[in-house]
Amino acid sequence: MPRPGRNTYSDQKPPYSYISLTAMAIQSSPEKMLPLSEIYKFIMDRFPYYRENTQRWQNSLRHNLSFNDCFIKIPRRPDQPGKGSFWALHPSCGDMFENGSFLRRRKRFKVVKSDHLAPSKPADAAQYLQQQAKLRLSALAATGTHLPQMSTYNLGVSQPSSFKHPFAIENIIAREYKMPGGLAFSTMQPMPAAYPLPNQLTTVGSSIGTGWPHMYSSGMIDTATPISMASSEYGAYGVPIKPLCHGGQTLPAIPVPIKPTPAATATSQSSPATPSETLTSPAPALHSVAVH
DNA sequence: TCTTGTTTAATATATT
DNA sequence: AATATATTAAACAAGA
Repeated sequence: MPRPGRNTYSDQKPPYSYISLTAMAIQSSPEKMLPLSEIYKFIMDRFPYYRENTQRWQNSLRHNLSFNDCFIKIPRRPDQPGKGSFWALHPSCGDMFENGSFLRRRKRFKVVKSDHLAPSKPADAAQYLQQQAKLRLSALAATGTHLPQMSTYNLGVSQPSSFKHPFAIENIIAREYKMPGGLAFSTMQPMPAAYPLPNQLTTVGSSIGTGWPHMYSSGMIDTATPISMASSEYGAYGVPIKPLCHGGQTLPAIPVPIKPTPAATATSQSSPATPSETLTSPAPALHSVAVH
């Protein structure tokens, strides 16, 4: 109670590690990649706690970006002026928080670095993402300023309908309300279909009315995503998120359950019946592994 | 010079 | 308690 005045609830430290915060930021962007400054912005916009001590946590964040293999750096294109590179999630990092805790991953994601011969470096992934982004951008440009049929384009090109990267912000949010436990993605499996193809139309702005004490909702969000627009009312699986979040300002009493379910100890279910299948994309076999 | 990245080392905290 | 992961600090390089 050092500060009894305003900012009562929301300036508590969010129960998320820098890794998860960063992943959220990245996932929330249309292109699934962000420059450092935008990651900062995302976090500060939504979590008042991080509007202070910026020196400290931003250093930590940077450390995390370069230290953890789950983040990959994507060089800027000449047509994308600005500072620094983009940061994205490694395509095969899978669901790093399937244990239900966003404070700690069950395992560290590491890319095996055998500078052998065909090291299929993250550069592949980077290139791929970059390419996707470009595609998307030009497609956007082509449609004029308010992308009407974008969804069609999306469906055609990318996802088999409703696949969402485990890190999609809606998924994170969704789990807050109900731990599905299903969604059996093993980091070990090469999940070629897991390429985080940008599917922004259903992703952007979904973090609006989340009833999190530490998370800022406020009417306007996505100052960072110029491309956001209509149809942003729908979260994962095409379900409208509004109802899920009780209109908006209603906050749950609890500060957020972060305890991993004891039962959810992934008994290595081999149910590949996940919604990721028929994606025949040029998945450059990326050798990665969850290091113990 | 400030921002962006890398890296090493020491602590701190969660999980088992 | 031991171990794995996360946080923090700090030195340093490269670029804009």
